[in-house]
This record gives sequence, C-alpha cells and structure tokens, in this order.
Amino acid sequence: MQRLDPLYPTCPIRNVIDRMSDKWSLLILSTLNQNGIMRYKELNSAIPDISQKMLSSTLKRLEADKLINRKMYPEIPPRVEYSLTNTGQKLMPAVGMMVDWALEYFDEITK
Amino acid sequence: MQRLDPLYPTCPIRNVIDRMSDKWSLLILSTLNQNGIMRYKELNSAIPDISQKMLSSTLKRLEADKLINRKMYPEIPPRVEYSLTNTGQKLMPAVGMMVDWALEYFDEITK
DNA sequence: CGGGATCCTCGTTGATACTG
DNA sequence: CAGTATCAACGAGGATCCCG
Repeated sequence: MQRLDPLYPTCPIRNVIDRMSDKWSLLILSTLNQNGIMRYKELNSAIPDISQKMLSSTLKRLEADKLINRKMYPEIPPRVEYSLTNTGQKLMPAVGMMVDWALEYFDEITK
Repeated sequence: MQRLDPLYPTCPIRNVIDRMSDKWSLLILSTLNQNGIMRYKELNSAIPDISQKMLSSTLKRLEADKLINRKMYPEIPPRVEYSLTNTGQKLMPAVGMMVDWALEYFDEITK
C-alpha cells in the first residue's frame, strides 16, 4: 500500500491537498462546472466575496495546473473566457461526491 | 440549481472547503482509513512532519465534527485510540476518487 | 503516553488604488 | 473589462517546554 503512504514522495493525497486546500480553487472549479464557459466578471459575480486579486491569482494557478482553459479575445474592451479542461472535468465527480456527502451529513456534523 | 449556488447559506461546497481545506484533516482521515484504529503516537509516526499541536487540534476538530471517534482508556500510561465514524467513512470514497485522479493526472498537471 | 500552554513566524488573504 | 501593484492584517501553523 505504498502508493498511499504519506511519506511516499509523490503521495497523491498530499498532491491533492497542496493544490486544493486553498480558500477558492474548489469553489471556482465547481462554479465553472455548473456554468460552463464564464468570463472573469461572471465568475466575480457568481462568487461576490472573492477579491480581484485572489480571483486572478487562483485562476492563474488553476491554468498553470491545466485544470482550466483561459481564452483571451484581443478586443477592446478585452474579453476573457474560462472553462474546465478535460483534466479539470475529470476531477468534478469526486467534488460532486463531497458535495453530496455534505448535503447528507452536514446537519449531523454540526448538531 | 440553488443548492449549488455559492451564495446559498448552506452551500455544501463551502461547507466542505471550510472543513477540509486545512493542511492535515484529509491526510489524517485517509491515514485512519488505511490503518483502522490508531493511537495518537501511531498517527504521529505515520505523519512524521505534523507537529503535536496540529495533530491534537486537528483531531479535536475532526472529533467535534463527528468524523472520527476518540476512545480513551483510563490507564497509566494513558492510551487513546482514534478511528473513523460512519460519517467519516462515508466521505472516504470521494477522497479515494481524488487520489485516483491525482495518480492519473499529476504527471500531466506538473509537466 | 497523550496531550496542553506559550510564543512566534510567515504565508495567505484582503482592501485599495491604478492601468492597458 | 480584466486585470496589476502595493500595503496591511490576520490566523494557520510550528517550536518548545511542561504536565497528569
């Protein structure tokens, strides 16, 4: 069971935690999953309590990790569209399971 | 699709993020899932780079959220055993999916 | 053995102003 | 519109010592 050993150099759980345990990544991914292609401002409207800085930097990180696509149109005013990559989409069923789990057990947890 | 609206008061994604986006919770849960019942020191050995403070406080939080059981034996020296609750176990398939996803795509992500 | 109590650091996050 | 730049603050996390 070495692949799950927390000490194993590429421990997948630590990889997931390193990338997903920030405040906004999962929320952005799941928002994109619901709405498909979204512009910067649409994301900001869907998640009003995120700052521009955190939205920008989180999107940049997700793009660097190839979880989202960034398509920029050289227009004025500029238009940028974000969407999930295949890799990003493949993560969503797992996120969906956590959401379902939360829906089923959250009352019990907080009670 | 209001149940997934990030603004919805009990937005399940935010609930998950609030509880699981720290540095150690998922790793502890998944370690307990692999090994079953574990004592404090066994957990600390399985995850050597966690500090005592963070191990204690994370275990306490997980217990308060009813994701793990804490069984204390009034002996000297004391013995305390931790294990997943049913609710905690029900979360593990979702974690397992994220692990599988990481195993399949991590190379691609970091390339 | 299984923690608790302190003190401290450093990274994440936020607010605000500015720009191509 | 879609960001960047800068500064400030807060709190998660770590190191160390102590205790029943």
